[in-house]
Amino acid sequence: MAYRETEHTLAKKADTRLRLLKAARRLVQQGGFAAASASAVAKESGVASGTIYRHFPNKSELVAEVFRYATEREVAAVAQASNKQDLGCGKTAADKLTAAVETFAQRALLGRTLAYALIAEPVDPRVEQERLRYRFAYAEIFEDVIALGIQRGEFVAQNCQITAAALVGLLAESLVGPLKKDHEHEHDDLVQSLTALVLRAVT
Amino acid sequence: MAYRETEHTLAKKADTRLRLLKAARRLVQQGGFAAASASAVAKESGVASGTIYRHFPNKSELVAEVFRYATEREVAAVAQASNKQDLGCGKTAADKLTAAVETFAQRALLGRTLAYALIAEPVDPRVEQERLRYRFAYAEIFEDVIALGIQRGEFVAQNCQITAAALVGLLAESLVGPLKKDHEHEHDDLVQSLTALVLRAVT
DNA sequence: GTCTATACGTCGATAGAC
DNA sequence: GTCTATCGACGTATAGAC
Repeated sequence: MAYRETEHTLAKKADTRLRLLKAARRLVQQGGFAAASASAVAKESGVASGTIYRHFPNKSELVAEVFRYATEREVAAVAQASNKQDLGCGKTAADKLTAAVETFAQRALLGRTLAYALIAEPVDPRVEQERLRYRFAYAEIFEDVIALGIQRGEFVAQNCQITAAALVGLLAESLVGPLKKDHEHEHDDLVQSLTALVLRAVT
Repeated sequence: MAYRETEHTLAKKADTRLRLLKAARRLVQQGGFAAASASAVAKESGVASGTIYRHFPNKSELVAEVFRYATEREVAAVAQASNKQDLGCGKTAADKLTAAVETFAQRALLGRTLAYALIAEPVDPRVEQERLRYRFAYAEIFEDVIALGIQRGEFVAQNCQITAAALVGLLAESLVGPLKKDHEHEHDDLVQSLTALVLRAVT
């Protein structure tokens, strides 16, 4: 009988792939992309190193996928923070923007190694490409909030796209230093500084 | 007779090295780092491809050096813009900051390909490392101006280091989009938006 | 899946500086 | 005579085309 892929084999394959991604993300959380060598990922996920290449064409693609897998979580958290304020129905755009900034910064500061890896660690160009993509994803979130703020008269008239991109860069770059060497006691000050800075910028 | 390096041979060697750097920068100006292949650099500088590796241990180091060579010019231009206002002696910190922002943005928009390459093009991790270094160099320039502004009472009290890093990220990220696809007629608007945004952020 | 193009880096030979 | 700089073809790896 000829070999056919069945639901079962496909599910198993997808499962292994997910195991690899999760294992890789764990490694990145602990030691950045530098720690996510192919052999380390294999070891961490309990498969043979050769198995990796039955799920990913090469290491760049594996890492790029890990990057997406990890970043999508962050983007979602920020998006939710800027939206859920809708439930109360009476929240201002400034509140939403503040929530988004706080979420981004606090999550980064709580998972510094991962955040540094996603934001600034020098990585393969293929992965850097994903970074550019996701910066745009963040910008789209901010753009909506800024547009709302202008419409409500909270923020000054401005080009939302420019400001949105600017805020993404502002947040990312201002966290690079603190993520490298932590001064935990200054986290709150930092987050406060950033929210204040962002609000001044748009207001 | 034993062989010794002389001034003459050393100068000649340095000269060839500089030829390689200039040729490479020219290529980057025209087509980004993607266009600066080893063979292209060799051709452009009129040497054989093997010669490159007598001046640089590998391609990453060559490109990293080209990055520094090109970026130092930009940093110097921004530093000068933020300082030369001193001559008039009556310039405000806001003027200096505006000059720095305008210089950065205008130079980028006038040499888009090079600017994109230096700011955002996905590159070898070794080169990305240099990018991080030079972002800090820009931040140091801004930090001085911000400190001055606070001292003069022009800007609100704030953590200069945080704001400085933030402004670097703000500028870089907000230019990425425009540098990719040019709308030349909107250059002035963009520069205006950025100066206004930056001034609001610090004031 | 094969074939082509192009990339990086090496090597032995040659020319020239000391 | 001794050492170095240069050349450019070559080995090997990789990406894209078909």
